[in-house]
Amino acid sequence: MNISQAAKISGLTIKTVRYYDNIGLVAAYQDPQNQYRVYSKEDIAKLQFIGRARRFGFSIEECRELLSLYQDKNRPSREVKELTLEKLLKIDKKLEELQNLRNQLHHLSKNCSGDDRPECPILDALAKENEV
Amino acid sequence: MNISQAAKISGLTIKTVRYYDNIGLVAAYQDPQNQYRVYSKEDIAKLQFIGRARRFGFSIEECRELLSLYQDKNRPSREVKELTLEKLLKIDKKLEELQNLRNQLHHLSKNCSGDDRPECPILDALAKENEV
DNA sequence: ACTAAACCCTCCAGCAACAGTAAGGTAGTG
DNA sequence: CACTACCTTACTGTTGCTGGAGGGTTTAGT
Repeated sequence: MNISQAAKISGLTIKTVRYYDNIGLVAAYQDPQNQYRVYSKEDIAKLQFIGRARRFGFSIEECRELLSLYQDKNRPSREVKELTLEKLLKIDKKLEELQNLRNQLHHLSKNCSGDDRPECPILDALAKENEV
Repeated sequence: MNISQAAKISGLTIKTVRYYDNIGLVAAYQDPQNQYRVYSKEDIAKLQFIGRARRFGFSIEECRELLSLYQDKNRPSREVKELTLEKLLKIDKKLEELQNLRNQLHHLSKNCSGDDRPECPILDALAKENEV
């Protein structure tokens, strides 16, 4: 599979995929004849996984860690589990915070629905939140 | 309120707060005597709001848009509502995707719990997902 | 009144994670 | 055999900060 197909399926750009190869995050096999990168199914899976993680603020290095969980067979199982749980906790925190943001915006869209442009009270509400 | 207090309460770094002032996102009043920035309660509220939005991949320009929703009194209410709903949709998509990522990792942590380091099937699972 | 710590400022350099563009090689099609 | 659609490296540009130098200000202690 060439790079454009890999990019399309994984939902990343060609540039990004090439970048991930350069930094050794998802290293592609390179055809010695024409220097073209070749991607396997497993590579695509990794790219997709990374795409998801990246979209939620996990750094490249964290992605590298996450991937290594499933590749390094010599790693003790306990360590793997710990790291995974740690990331899970992080995700749960993100979920909660995102829900908060959603509620805030939702509340706003309800209160600011008229045509007369009433005062939107979000900043006041936030200011009050600070005092709590 | 000086910049270090503003940073602490809003959960941002001093550098970041200063940066937001520089680009005119949250412009602080500046004491003409000593050039110190002074932050009001409303400024803090904005900083907090931006902090949340930024943590979920909204760009600075989007944050600027969101803030302007509540400040530009001349903006027609319909336009405000549209923009808000658009952002809400984006957040909902993020929520769903984040939940997916969570499930994937959770599933993994369950299946990889022993001491014997069984094969963790996440990459296989992802590869299968591709075929769907 | 003096000094040291703990603030604040501006300005400039650098980093992460890409995106854009130039300059050029390659593969399949009429 | 030209044309189009790929691919390559290499270098520069962008966003959203972060760190550090160099220097002024405020506060707390002696």
